[in-house]
Amino acid sequence: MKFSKKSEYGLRALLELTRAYGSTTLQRHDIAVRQHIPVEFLEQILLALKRAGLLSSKRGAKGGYCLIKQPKDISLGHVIRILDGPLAPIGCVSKTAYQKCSDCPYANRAHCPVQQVMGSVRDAIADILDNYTLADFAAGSKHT
Amino acid sequence: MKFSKKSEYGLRALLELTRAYGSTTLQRHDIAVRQHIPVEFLEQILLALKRAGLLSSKRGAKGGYCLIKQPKDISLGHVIRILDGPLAPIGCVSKTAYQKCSDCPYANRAHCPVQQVMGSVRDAIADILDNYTLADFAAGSKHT
DNA sequence: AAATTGTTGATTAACTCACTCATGTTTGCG
DNA sequence: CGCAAACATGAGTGAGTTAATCAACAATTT
Repeated sequence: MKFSKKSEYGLRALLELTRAYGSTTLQRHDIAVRQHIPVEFLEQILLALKRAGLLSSKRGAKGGYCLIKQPKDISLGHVIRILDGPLAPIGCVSKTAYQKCSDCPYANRAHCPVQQVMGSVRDAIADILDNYTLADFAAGSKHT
Repeated sequence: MKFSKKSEYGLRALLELTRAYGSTTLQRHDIAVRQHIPVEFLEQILLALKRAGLLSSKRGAKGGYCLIKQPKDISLGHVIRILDGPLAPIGCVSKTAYQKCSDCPYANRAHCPVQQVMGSVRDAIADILDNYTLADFAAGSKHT
């Protein structure tokens, strides 16, 4: 029941980019040094976030990465789903990537006790992460 | 961010044992058939639960496993920690198995934004799973 | 042109997951 | 007793994932 390093690094990288938002672009090298992330691994992460439409990048000597959406419009849940896949603790309760469990002995899914608990765990996690934005994150707390 | 099959199978096995609680013992074979779990793998799980003090077993022709605590005194959180390790999504916010994160750039842990969010995620998960007992589980819902 | 950066894809070593196998030990029953 | 049924334990295995690493290339600035 863990998030991957990928997610963790991704969030920390976005933290730096949120701080720089509106003023400068950041190069992968700088982000890597400030957050102690291996540069080459960081690159994969930044590219994934770019493909997902969160970042833009500029090549060349004065290049770098920057956010293309406002920090208050990006939730941590969204970021983690990009880098780590669905939040749900088991496939059969995921709302964004449902997968039926092959070996469940319950014909009616709604009656499966495992699903009932895991569903509420999923909701609790999603409630927090989908309502926590990069702006909250950089501020160090959630203010509603 | 998933629970392992081990936890899932473990919970399903305990569901059967909860139903049988007070009346009979169950053999691994029966549990395996009813819940569609590979027998040999199930055995590892049952032994882990036995070592943790949740089950007792009896050998021989009329043997089997049974719960040695009341279903209402066993929480799902406890079971999952036995089979899957800590609930916390990253090591540095675990209360039962804290592990300092080596590469965190924040000297003061309390100021790390990652820790703040992950801490609240951990609490939300633990809140649900530590207050949900096998009795609730077998009943199919939580009644406070 | 040279240096600095981003882009892409392939490859990797280590590890975990979900089993499976082999082998043993204990127990109950005829 | 003898033997089958059941529990006990440890080692092994194939597939997949994680966390990087490497190599080669393309674009941009000085």
